[in-house]
Amino acid sequence: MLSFTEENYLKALVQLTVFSEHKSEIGVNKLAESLSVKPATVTDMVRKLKDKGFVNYEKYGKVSLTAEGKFAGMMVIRRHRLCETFVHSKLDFSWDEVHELAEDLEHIHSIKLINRLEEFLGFPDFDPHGDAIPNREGEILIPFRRTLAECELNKSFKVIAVKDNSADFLRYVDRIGLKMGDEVTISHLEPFDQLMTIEFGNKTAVVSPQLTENVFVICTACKKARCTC
Amino acid sequence: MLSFTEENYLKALVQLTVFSEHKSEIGVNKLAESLSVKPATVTDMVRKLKDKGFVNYEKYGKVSLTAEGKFAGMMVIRRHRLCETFVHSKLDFSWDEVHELAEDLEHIHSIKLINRLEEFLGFPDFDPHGDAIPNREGEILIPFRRTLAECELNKSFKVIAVKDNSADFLRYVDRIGLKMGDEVTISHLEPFDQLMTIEFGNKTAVVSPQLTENVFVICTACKKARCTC
DNA sequence: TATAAAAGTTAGATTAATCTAACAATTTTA
DNA sequence: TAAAATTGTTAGATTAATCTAACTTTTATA
Repeated sequence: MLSFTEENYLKALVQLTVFSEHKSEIGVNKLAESLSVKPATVTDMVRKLKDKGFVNYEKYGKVSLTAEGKFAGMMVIRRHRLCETFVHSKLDFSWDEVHELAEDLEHIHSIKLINRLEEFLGFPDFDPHGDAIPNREGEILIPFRRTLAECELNKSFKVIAVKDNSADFLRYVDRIGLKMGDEVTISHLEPFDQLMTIEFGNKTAVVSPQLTENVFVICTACKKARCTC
Repeated sequence: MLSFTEENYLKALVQLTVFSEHKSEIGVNKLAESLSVKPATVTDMVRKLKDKGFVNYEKYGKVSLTAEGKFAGMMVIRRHRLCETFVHSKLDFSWDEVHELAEDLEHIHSIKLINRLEEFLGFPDFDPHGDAIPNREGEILIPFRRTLAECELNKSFKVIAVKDNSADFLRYVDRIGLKMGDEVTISHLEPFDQLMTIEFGNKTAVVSPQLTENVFVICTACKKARCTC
């Protein structure tokens, strides 16, 4: 069974090499920085992970995940995101609290427990931050999140999460009255300054790209982040 | 913050010195056996726990918990039993599966998460094994479990759990048709052989003390394991 | 009460994960 | 392309939790 530490290394590697465009491998120093440990520590650990078959690595070379390593890392992320969803939707924790709680919970080792939790939550596609939850096979079938900024005019979308969790941003969202779960439609996009007029509930607001780029939505018709509806 | 290991020692100490009649202290060898480690290991650890103020201990002496140690140990048991209750009542795991799952989950460190979980579960008094769940202050207000064998005649009790989890016993319980949550009344106790006639639902069964000693109940009127109703 | 048995301790070793400081390889750039 | 900067490795140390083997203290018993 993987140790806490090994799991954290594999999770970081997925984030740095799978979830990051144009990078399928990473240097020891970058990995060290991302894990808040010293490069010397990573050199040792990466060797151990290589012996166990989770990474590809040669002295002075870059680190990349094997299929097995990618699967194991994806499982950690799956557990993390399902746990975030649980504490958010069932225990009423806010977005900014769930990440830290899930750091503890993501190391639950029973696959059966995680699968039952997924079922209990109704097979959610996204965590409270709008990130897709890997399935039991370690795949992300809906890999891309869509922001309101990327949406077509006059179609209905459902707000599922926000990207920016700063107090400033959240207060702004509150002030215009937009809430998670709202159905929102873009009624106008001003070519001159890119300001959008959005409609939700019985409200209307004029908002900047800075706002719409920070609001995640799914298509109301098919409930997918990406679709051709 | 306490380590995994330290928490396991404190939990074992509560079980051996608080939950066990007539023993408020325990020897190093017994503690070692209960934790499946060698006595030498316990000597070192107990010294560390003494330095941190969790146990009373002198060389060649017995080990006992301080107030702080008892509280910390009770919190581990609280988390364990709340997690058992969660996986049983929300994720449909059976009695015999929940203990092992909770061994993992009991090390959740967020007090807030555990308190919210307790609320989400409706402030349960007992875990699926019929053991009382310590409250936020680390106290067990309903310290004793009551078995059906200890109940008065002609009063109504609710079946909450069973003690014996063997397949044989569970099949027997199934065969007479008794279910968790059933309201049960003892209508007769035969002085000659202690056989009891019990009524539940619209059924009647004659059962032995071996059965009734393995069925936990709470009073229907006050929902307590012990009461003077 | 002297001795054997049980209980407990000490010393030294091991493993996992980390560090620092010194050194080595690779890459960038002047 | 040679020097400088960056990146990565090695060696040796540390901490937590564990072990074994030898030793000591306490307790039980003959």
